Amino acid sequence: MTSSTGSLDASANSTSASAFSFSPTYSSFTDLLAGDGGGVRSTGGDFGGVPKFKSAPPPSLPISRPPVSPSSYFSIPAGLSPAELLDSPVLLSSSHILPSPTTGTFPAQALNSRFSLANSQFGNRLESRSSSDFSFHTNTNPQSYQIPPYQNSLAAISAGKNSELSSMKPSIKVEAVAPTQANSQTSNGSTEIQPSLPIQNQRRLDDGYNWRKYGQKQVKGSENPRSYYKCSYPGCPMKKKVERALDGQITEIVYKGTHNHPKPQSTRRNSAAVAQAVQGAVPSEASENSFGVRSGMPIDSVQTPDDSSVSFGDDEIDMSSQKSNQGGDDFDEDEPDSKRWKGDGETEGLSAPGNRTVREPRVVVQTQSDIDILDDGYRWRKYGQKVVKGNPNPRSYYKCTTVGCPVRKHVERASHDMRSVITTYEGKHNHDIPAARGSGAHLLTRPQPDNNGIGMAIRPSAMANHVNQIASSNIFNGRLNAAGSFGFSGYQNSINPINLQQSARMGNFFTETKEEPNEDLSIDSFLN
DNA sequence: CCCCTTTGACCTGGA
DNA sequence: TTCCAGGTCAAAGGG
Repeated sequence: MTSSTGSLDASANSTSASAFSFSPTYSSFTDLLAGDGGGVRSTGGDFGGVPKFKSAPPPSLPISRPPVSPSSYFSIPAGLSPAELLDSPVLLSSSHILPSPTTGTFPAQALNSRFSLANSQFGNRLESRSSSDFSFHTNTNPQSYQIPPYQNSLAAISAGKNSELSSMKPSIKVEAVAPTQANSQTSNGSTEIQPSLPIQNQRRLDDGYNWRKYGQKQVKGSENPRSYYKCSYPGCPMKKKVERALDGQITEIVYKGTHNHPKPQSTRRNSAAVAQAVQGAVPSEASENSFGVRSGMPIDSVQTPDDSSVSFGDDEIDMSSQKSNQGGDDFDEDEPDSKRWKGDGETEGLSAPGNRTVREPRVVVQTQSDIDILDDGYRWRKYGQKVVKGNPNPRSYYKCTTVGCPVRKHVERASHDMRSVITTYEGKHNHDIPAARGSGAHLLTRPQPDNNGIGMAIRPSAMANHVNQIASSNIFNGRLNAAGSFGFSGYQNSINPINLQQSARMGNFFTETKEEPNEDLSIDSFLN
């Protein structure tokens, strides 16, 4: 898949890759964004445009609000597709970056113990561990930065039929090209990514997999045509939908299903192959993470789910159909009823046709270690529980206890990895985090609303409907949505743009997978 | 010849 | 039951 969840084939290589490096020129994301390059542009990859994925900028980054201009986007260099970038462990770990509400720190493990943000810019509270080897290295090549091999618990998640997480690319390498447009400083001094170049070549969504287009439709509520692709591998049920703006920008990619085969060798003229050739990267085959991405911004590509899908299957998403479920718990009538991709029973959040579903879950599966996302600072009331198909573990359902707040979330353990927890958020908190309950995270200074999420960490719950904006702050941002609507609070420590990217386009839902939460809120507390 | 895209028609499911 | 939008099929055509 080329796209969205695309893989980092290009750069990627192997799991052995070890370092995520930015060019010397870019000592930080900020620098990167503000640097000469003004952004990473794809010069020739299939995804010249910006991924729909949006991610939050590192907390300390001055980057402030996402460019409102639809034309604003960041492109990925030739040979490297956004999808690939998204495949990168770094990207996948986005959610991982969320500081533990209970500890207020970022467990290094969240990054799969591979990251260590050497650069202080990212690291407000990120605690690097001995195992962490993720770092932003100055690279002799000013135009490239690599993301080291990364593997995390997603594999466990993806293992399940429904888990649909795809593999992660061990490493990615991104080459930045000179920006066509200079970044600008916002009134608050933050860097704003200016529009660079439109995607040059999006004909193929190269994520390492081969796709066959089998249809295209003009969907109602959107002027962008939607293309339907199937994985060309014999017997592979994986599909994806891609919406492109008139200018060629990919505005949305939705994956359905799971690859039942390893990523094919780069046999074609795809960006990944090119990148590999150029960079000497070795194609990685097995991916262990994948996530579906939906973002409001155009993307060149998104991480492709390797052996996993971006979205959850019906079993995982469709709550309405199982009101009489094994769990026997009752659900509200307005319980999230995700739209599904009709067909083979796999589900995923779909774009609202505009005049339809208001609550369309946009799910992203992420793997996360150590980060406690369950105790996110908000207070929740359990209102239901049930066992969904494909996962013997019960899914709890919670509502934010704040009066009038529509946010809900459900939590469940990954079917094949009890240490992994999938949390899905729906809606946006319309209030601030309740008084601290004693956890460090709750005591974090919250960014002012007008910070637009810049420099602040993202709260999963707050991400709903705002994920896009957040994501847009990230270096991989494509077009940015209107700034300012971030509902995030706290989590200033969140630094991983990747998280945001993963959550991009999640709309009302933000799902993340993480490993067993620590401390005060154990997963059990949610599931029981 | 193979592979992929295009595109109109048909199918399916929800309202 | 009907309407409609989304999804899929499959023939045609191009590279």
